[in-house]
Amino acid sequence: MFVDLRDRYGKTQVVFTPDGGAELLAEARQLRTEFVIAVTGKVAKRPEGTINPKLDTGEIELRCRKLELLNKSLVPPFQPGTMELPGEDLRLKYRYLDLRRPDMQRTIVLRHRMIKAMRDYFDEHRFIEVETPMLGRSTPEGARDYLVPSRVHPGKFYALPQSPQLYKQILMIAGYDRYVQVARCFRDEDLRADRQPEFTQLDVEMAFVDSDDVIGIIDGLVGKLAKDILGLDVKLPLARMTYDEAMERYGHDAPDLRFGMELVDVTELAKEADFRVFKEAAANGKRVRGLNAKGAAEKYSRKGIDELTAFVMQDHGAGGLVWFKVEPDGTLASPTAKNFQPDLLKRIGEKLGAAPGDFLCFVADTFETTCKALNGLRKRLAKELKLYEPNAMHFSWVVEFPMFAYDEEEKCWAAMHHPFTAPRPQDLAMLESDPGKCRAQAYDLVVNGYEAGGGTIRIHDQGVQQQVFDLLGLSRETARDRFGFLLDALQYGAPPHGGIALGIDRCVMIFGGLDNIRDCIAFPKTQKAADLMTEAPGQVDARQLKELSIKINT
RNA sequence: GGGGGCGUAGCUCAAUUGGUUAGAGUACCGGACUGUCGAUCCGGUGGUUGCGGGUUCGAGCCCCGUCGCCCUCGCCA
Repeated sequence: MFVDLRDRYGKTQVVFTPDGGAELLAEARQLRTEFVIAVTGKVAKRPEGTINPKLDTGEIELRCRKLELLNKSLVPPFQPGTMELPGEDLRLKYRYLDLRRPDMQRTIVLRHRMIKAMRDYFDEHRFIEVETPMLGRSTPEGARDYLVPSRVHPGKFYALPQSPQLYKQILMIAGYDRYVQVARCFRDEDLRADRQPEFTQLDVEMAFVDSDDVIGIIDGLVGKLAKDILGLDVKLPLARMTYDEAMERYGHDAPDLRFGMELVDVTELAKEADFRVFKEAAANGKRVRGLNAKGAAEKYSRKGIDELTAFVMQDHGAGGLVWFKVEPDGTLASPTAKNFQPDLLKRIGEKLGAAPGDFLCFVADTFETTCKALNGLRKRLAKELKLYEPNAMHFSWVVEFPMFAYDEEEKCWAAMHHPFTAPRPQDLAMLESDPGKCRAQAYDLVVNGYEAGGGTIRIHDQGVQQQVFDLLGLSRETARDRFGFLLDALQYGAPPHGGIALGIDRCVMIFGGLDNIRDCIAFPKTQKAADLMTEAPGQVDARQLKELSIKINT
């Protein structure tokens, strides 16, 4: 009789033979799946012809002399070794069973190794890890806070940190010139496949540095992680691209550079078009942009193109999708083609490098909408057309983000990053004259189309800080009320400083080749921020609420 | 808050236009076999078709509501 004995390190076959005694064999027959046992015996080479080359331990077996049942198990709702992965809700409810699966074990170990490598790297570079509070003060900017009621201050609340941003700046002012923390952060916003309400950042801050210093340190980290974890040699320094260039060439501030298929602007040509959609867009200050899916013409039927059209319209707000298939003779063909002068079509095709068999897509709309729609289209087409290797990795930087984005609803400027972000020195003058053109000392690390991290150089000058607050419509009183402690601290000898935060969960997800952040977190939450195992959030006693001076309205 | 997908045995799934007693694989239980390792063979247990209404002679299937999970837009400085 045979038993597969599994632990964290693998599986070994245990053999019970009749010559071990009838009693032992009878005991072994009582064993069931997931029982916990201790076995004493001799490890031996398997007899001729019973070696299983498919298993790491396929050449040996443990001949049992003594069996101890340490604990029984209920019949599990799914087997950790199952081929058919159960539904995710079931996996989350029985997370302890799910975590026994080799895939999950690999990811959890990968996560450990990555965090260990990060800590080692920063330790080697003289960074020190400092813990910052979880119970802090709510700052209404940015994401929604998770609030914690105070018992001793009725009606007042702590907020869980969205990030340790302010604390790490204070640490710079306090003279700890190289800080790092593996920090838990909380944001009460709607979730996505790559977002959790509570997540982990590698938080970094340095004093006496500029953008290049911070980027340089992270370059080194990326090189180490790629080498140690994936065995990859990444060429350093990592390539950099400005925000404007990223938006122009890819329509997104975190472009996936594992493949090309760049966006091409044809607004100038569109001005000449008889086709009204193009002509009017170009005339009204909008943009006409497109992309060329090389050789994809035959892969998209009329129905497939209808789906793409619905995709850019419904999901990304485009007015429509104009497309052409390039015929063997090089002409652009589609139902809309008849609205164009043939000569113009030819020039449009040339601009996109069209060759027979190519599939061209265009969107005419505002710059923002063409970005959204074509970025969405680019990613979707790349996936469907398999334009990149599944295990390809691409790291790069996007730099020089705008300082501000105009909020149309609120009719005011909003900080693109956070209100402590320093403008580029050469843009200082534009803070007053043309805030929209002002560029920040900001940098995002982009990996395979994900924003893996982002950071900035901070404002350490009281006057500049005030200018930014003014621009954001933050009154002196409000600013004082919210970040008075930081403003005070900045006046006690604050060094120039800046830093970055990397999303550890996302990094593990990308390095692990996963498409979902929950799979690299031991105990993740669902899209509605619930924990299916503990059933959090849950109700609390009336007594607890009373102590907190809280009444529930429902 | 909006759009989409899914929900049927413990698990993974099937069930023709709405039509007989809702099936299969697997798991589980019992037996046979005993060098097996995704064992095999024989037999068996197992269903509030997520929940609540409605339409119909008749609903797993259609309609309304609701709950849950996933993807996505908004949102996430």
